[in-house]
Amino acid sequence: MARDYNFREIEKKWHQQWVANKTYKVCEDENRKKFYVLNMFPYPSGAGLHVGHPLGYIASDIYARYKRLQGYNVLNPMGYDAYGLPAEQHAIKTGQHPEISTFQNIDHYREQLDKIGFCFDWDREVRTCTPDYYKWTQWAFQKMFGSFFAGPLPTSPRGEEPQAQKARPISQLVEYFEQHGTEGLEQYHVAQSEEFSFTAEEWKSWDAKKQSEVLMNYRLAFLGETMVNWCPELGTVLANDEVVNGVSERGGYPVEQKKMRQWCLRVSAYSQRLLDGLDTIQWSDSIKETQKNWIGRSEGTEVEIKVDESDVSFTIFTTRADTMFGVTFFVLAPESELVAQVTTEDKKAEVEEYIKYVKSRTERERMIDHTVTGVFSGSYGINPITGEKCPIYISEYVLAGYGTGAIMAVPAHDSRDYAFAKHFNLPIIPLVEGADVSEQSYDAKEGTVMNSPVSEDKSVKYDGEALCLNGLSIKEAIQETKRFVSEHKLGRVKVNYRLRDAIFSRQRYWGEPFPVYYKQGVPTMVPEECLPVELPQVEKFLPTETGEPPLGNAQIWAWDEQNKQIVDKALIDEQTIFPLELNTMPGFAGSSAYYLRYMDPTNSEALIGEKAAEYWQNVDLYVGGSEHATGHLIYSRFWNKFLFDLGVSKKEEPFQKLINQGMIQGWSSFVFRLKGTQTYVSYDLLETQYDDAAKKNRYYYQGTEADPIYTDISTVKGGKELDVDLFRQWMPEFREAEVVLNEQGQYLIYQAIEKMSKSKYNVVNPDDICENYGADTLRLYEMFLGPVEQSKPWDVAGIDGCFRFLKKFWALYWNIKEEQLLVDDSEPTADNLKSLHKLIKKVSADIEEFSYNTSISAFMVAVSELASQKCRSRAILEPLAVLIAPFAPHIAEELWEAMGHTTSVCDAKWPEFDEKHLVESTLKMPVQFCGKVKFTLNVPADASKEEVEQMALGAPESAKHLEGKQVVKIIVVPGRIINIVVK
RNA sequence: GCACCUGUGGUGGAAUUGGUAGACACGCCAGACUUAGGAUCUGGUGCAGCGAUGCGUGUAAGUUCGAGUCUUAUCAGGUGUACCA
Repeated sequence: MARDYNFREIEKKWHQQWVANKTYKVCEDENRKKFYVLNMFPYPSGAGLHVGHPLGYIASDIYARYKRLQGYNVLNPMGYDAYGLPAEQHAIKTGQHPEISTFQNIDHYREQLDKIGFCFDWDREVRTCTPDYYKWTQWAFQKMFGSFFAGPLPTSPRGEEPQAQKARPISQLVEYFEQHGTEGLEQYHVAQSEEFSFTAEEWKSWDAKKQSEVLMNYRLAFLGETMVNWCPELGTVLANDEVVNGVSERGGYPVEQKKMRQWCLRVSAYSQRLLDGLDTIQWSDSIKETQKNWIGRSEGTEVEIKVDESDVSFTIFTTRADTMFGVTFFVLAPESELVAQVTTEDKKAEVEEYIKYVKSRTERERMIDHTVTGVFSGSYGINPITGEKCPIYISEYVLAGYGTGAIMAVPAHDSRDYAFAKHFNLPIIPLVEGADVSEQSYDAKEGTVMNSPVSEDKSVKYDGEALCLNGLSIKEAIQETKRFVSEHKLGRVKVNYRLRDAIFSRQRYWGEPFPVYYKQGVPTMVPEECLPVELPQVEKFLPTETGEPPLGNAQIWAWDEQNKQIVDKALIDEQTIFPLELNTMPGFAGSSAYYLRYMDPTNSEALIGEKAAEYWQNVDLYVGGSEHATGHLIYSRFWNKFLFDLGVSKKEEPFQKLINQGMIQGWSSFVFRLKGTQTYVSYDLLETQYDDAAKKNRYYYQGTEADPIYTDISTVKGGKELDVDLFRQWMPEFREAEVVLNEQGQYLIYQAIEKMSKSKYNVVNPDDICENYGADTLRLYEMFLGPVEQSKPWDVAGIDGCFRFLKKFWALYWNIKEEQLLVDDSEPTADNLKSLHKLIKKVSADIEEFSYNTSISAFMVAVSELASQKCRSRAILEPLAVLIAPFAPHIAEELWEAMGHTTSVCDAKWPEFDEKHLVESTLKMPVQFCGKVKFTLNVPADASKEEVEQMALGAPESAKHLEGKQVVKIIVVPGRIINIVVK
């Protein structure tokens, strides 16, 4: 066999060996410490894997292999997030069942992944769309349905800490209701949609349906009438994180607000724990910050406001309790139920008109257009602090979803209130000394309070005490007001969170069905032992003609309560056979606990067995994109905390350390077509104008506008020029394309760096690289490109460097011409050992810090050093092969075997670093006087710091620098530098 | 608007965390071997200058014997989020 670096043969051979020997199979092993490495599992899209996907996989694969070499028992699984919209839309278009296209895509992904040489234990693969997997998604949902969130109730088991806010079986709450109704419930901080008040007698008098409705108010998975993001184009609701800039994340369709009855998860109950947990995990600051913002904790005060000449009162929420004396009006959100109650007869028409106007505006319009709108309700609210009557307005700038949907307006110190007051000519009372509010409000929380009250009679006395804040700082004033308000029962201190409950229903086919049926209208869980409720077959994947979700098309979709099975819905009798839920679960349902399932993927008795859960605990290293910061990474943490409360998950946080790999962007290429023609003009011939209104460039050729059109990256040659023939062949619509070339006879394209996406035709897949250079080169190159966490455009320039390095690496072991292994048993020289140990030190440290690009540089240096030393010693070359194994596993295995080993290099031992090999007998140290290098001194390696100082001062070269000067101090940086500071 | 991150050669990026800025790679230049090279090998390559030398980490100040690194201001780019009271 020719002893060239034949990566094709080597990689094929080792792929087969790994499969045959089950090299990457992992089992629990009490004798070894565990390490759990996880990648965010991919959605198997039709476009296949692109070069961006493997970036994170390679990074974690290197880490996993490194940990294994260090003796850890490493779990490194992979699976597929298989439910998703693209498969469903493909099904709608073609009529093909989404499972077919999904499984085809999965096969394609697997093929591509296998080429890159990952150490995944494929026996643990999960797919979210298989019944044995989604059984546990449904199970978790049922557990959430059966739980509420609170501190320990009198009906809870004893021995818990009073501050333990956690999920509890709903039976505890039912028992409480039976004994006390809602009396005294508030002290246990029960998470709820709205505050209810009833007695034990009332509770007991209600029928099952009424009780069920009441319990919905507390369940962690509940049916709620909520404002949802409805996307008419997709025919489904979307979660907040699936809506970007007022349009759907997928497809970019408009989204409107609509009130619907939907399954929801009470994520908000966990707000504080989600916030606190951030301090216990090693995630990047930016992701933590993003999550903090998303949770949006704000401490404030709720104050009860009575409406004048009416029994109605409402509650406002403010973080600026110190500004109570500056209130000049109140504002309600247009969606608020209070609007109808406070509107007076004479204003009714106007208010209705305004509400109609607000409803006509989309979320998007409201976001872009901040012009002041609003209407007076006709009523006045009484400020409990000043006793003054202030008009109540209705305006869209107050959001129904945050706080109480009602605010007190302090125009002097809030810019939105200020704009409103100016527009409606309402008074503005400044409350901070020196604040000028003639032009704009003073929003800062700094300064000394005044005008609070203006005069003594402007402050209402409660139990003989009137509030006075004058002279206090704003912070003190907030505290003082909080005290006053709560002591005199005018309101209470309240913490608000921006985090919303997650809407959990989707009007789609391709998702987990809910294990729920409606027994005389009461949502009822399918018994646990009957799970999973499998996704039914349907003829059509679109909503039904009556507007039901796609599952409305399923014929065999009713629950027979007696026989515990799914039956034809024609049999529904509302006595024993009931309709099943037609919605399905959203994408994040299946991805929220998949990391737990990997621990014990075939367990049919439980989500995870106790033993596996105890052994693997949680994910030590999680690698994935930062785009999931407010989606998956919040839902997963919520889901895991819930399972932790149940005792299923053993750690409160699912992902101990998180690395966000950067995005690999693609070079999108554009050609320019003149409007209404088939003529395409070279980019350099165009005139560019910036269109302010549309916020984009417009292009003109001899007065005619030209539209930029994506062209496939494969039609571009040399990075800038269009291959016109390829372009014409690429798509039928371009076959007749006429081109206008520049003077050099070229057609230049315009390039932009964008996210890699099939629709942008800028996708580069890793297959070609694997084919031309091999997987090891691809792995090295993707890591060499730069820091893992940084986004960067894909660029193949430079890949040759990595390929050359592997060839050199190979040539270190093999004499290519004579087909002879060069490794022998000779003693390593000091230089050999130094090169090796320098490398061990560098690579070990770099892997821990995910600084793979610099470790590859270190390899390049070490290999060229060893090559010039003509090193052949087994004592050097064996550990060297182990060192490269995490990065380039195929070549490492091949060399390892060639050196006579019969076991995989994966089971070798990571070489140990020994400092002594780095120390030279004499060190060359530059001597500086106040910074500048003056000369170099040879110093014995074992000299003490004092000896070095003496030598430096005593050297003949020092004399002229020291003449007439005083030595201030001497800085010796061991092995590097001597710095003598003189005056 | 607010928050966070990033600014270093022609390019991707290093810099032992305050100690010789530009490792390593790409690219480029020169040379060697070649019929040839988009193969391989050797040497060079921050900028200005023939040179000694000078200047250099977005910009401007500051701390320090010493700053790419710390502080403040400012500019530019990116990401997230937004009538959140």
